[in-house]
Amino acid sequence: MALEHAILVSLLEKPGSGYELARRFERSIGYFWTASHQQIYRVLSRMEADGRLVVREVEQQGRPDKKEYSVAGPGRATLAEWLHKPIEPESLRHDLAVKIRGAAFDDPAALVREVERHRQVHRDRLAHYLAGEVRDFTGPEAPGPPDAGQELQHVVLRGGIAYERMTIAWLDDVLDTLHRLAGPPTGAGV
Amino acid sequence: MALEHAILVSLLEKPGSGYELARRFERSIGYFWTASHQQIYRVLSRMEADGRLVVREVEQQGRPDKKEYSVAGPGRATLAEWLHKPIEPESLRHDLAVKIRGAAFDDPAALVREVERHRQVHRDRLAHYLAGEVRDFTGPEAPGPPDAGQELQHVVLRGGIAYERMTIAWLDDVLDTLHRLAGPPTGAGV
DNA sequence: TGCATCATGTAATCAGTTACATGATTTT
DNA sequence: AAAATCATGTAACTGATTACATGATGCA
Repeated sequence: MALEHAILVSLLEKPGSGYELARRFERSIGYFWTASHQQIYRVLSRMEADGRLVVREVEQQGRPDKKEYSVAGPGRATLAEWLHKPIEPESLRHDLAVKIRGAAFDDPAALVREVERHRQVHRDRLAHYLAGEVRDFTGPEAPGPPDAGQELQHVVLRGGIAYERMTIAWLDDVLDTLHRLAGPPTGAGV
Repeated sequence: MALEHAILVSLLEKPGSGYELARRFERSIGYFWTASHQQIYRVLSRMEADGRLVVREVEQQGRPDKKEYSVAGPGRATLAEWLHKPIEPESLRHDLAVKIRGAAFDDPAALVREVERHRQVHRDRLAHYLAGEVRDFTGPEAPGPPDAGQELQHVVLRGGIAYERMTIAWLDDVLDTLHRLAGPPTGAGV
């Protein structure tokens, strides 16, 4: 279960509550791993019961108290073990590609809107990642001499940027193809 | 549940047995959706009980009989409904990225082997996709005038190719980063 | 007064993986 | 004789999603 490992990495980078983790899974670490708050709370309880996390009640002013989790020894051991064990290269689960192939049995032109919507989402994500890159790594405000953690976070972010760029270019290709299919309804005969 | 939809698309492209579907999910449609045979048999039974698929017993020589499934009216309706409904742009689940960030709390150099292994898998997949592209779409042996189905299958395959190329380039970037972190242990001072 | 944000959870369901199980035919 | 391929399934478990549920604070 990689959610456990993602939580361990995130809590090692910075301790936090379930709520804060859910926020991080919407940005930062969420670029390459997603989880809902329900899932996060369940896993946090289990790992705390296990002794892999420790919890500290933090009182706050003007806000409800929170439970701040951090990684305990056995948690670090879980992570180290996983890091040293090979994992399967992931296979894609790409709904939109299924839809595109399915469009052959429906109206391909009807997919144009949907593909455009997806392209816009990826454009937005790209802009968001690029802004984050400048803020955290390449801009003048970025924290000075990068350590290993910084370098590794940066290379993962570059992966997200490359992924979004590739996806946008591919969706352009898909749109061209859909337009070609809808465009010239008459044959190419002389 | 997109597995249902992927099965419908695949059976519309060509009727087949659970076993044959499992084979297809290892190639072709499996480039962007994976499923185990256990899962496939379960979903096929359900959809047949539902009336969304029809099954035909086919006797074979020299091989066990098989059940050939094809899409019935209600199955087509399920697919059409899904095609017209917007879906969420998918978010990544990228274990290797979690590992890379986790390496900050372990030995980054220990990840080099793992990343190289993943890169090799992606190189192999790319070669496989490119061979398929020539065989089915761009080569002299490719079926002549492409119809809509062909064009759509091709654009999806181009997406797979773009994904693999992007991933290989990114893994090169990751390896550079890991080497830089391990390579010069002494500071950059004058 | 109502809405957004912060904060935490339970219950039910659905999807996916792993392990187990069988048996025929074909190739080495 | 053994291994690979063809062919189909069940059972148990784990992971993920969806729906439901509560309650405080701060702002407009």
